[in-house]
Amino acid sequence: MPEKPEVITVAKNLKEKILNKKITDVKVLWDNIIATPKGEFIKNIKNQTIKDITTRGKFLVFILDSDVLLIHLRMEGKFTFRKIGEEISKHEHVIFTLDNEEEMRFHDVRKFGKMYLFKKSEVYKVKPLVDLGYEYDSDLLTKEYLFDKLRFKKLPIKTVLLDQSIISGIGNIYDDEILFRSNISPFRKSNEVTIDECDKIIKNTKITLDKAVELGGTTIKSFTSSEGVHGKFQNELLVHGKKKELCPVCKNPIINTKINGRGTYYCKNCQK
DNA sequence: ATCTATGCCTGGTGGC
DNA sequence: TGCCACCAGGCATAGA
Repeated sequence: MPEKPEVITVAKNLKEKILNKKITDVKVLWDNIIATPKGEFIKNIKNQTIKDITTRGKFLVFILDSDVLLIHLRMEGKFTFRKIGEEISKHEHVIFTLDNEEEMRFHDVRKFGKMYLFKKSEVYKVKPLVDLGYEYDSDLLTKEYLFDKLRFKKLPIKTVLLDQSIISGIGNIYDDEILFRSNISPFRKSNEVTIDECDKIIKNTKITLDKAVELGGTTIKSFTSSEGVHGKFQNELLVHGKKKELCPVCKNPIINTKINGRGTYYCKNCQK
């Protein structure tokens, strides 16, 4: 499941491949992926050039001539590149024809991905971007900010760190890693997290995500940034996915449990 | 305002 | 071996 480091990696790879290419056509093979009215999406995107590719939260942000294309990969979204007319696989749902005789195809087994098209002037003023909290590396993300957001919430800290309106970009994997590195139990009620612990969470978020970005993200099951490209952060994971393994610090067994429906890994001894 | 339940999806898994 | 019910999981939405 692509989180911020994977989305950044995808954006970098796409930028090398398709910057300044023009989208000459688009075919939508699965309507639910397009969150903007389909006819409007297709009509408006045609003949716009890709001027830049960046990210906001877990969204890929394609800056076009007059519009901005947002793509959320959700669980398994990825891009494949094929020559025009090559056979379309059953998991390729949106086909962007580029002016270099190539097609950029959105491949998504679960069909959970979402795309939006907005005018540049409004994209940051409306949903979904308007609801996003600070980026993990923003100077505005302070311990006071986080503490204030947690104060009245009774949900477990694990759940609240997944709330994109507080810090944007953390998903289920890095959530577990951040809490392990911060020695905080994922079950801890958010309103019982201290300001010093907020400081730890923010610092460990920056350390963990920066390192993951440097290593090109985490490649497990569903994430490859583009064909043949693999991240290396999976080698740095300390607890997530470590079923039946021992804590790298204290050697007690890592617990695999479920918190508000999310698979969760932690060390009962190290995290309080 | 906060929180829970549901729907969206399909490949993989586990039970028999 | 084959069938099938069940599950993961980010996020929007509706309802409590």
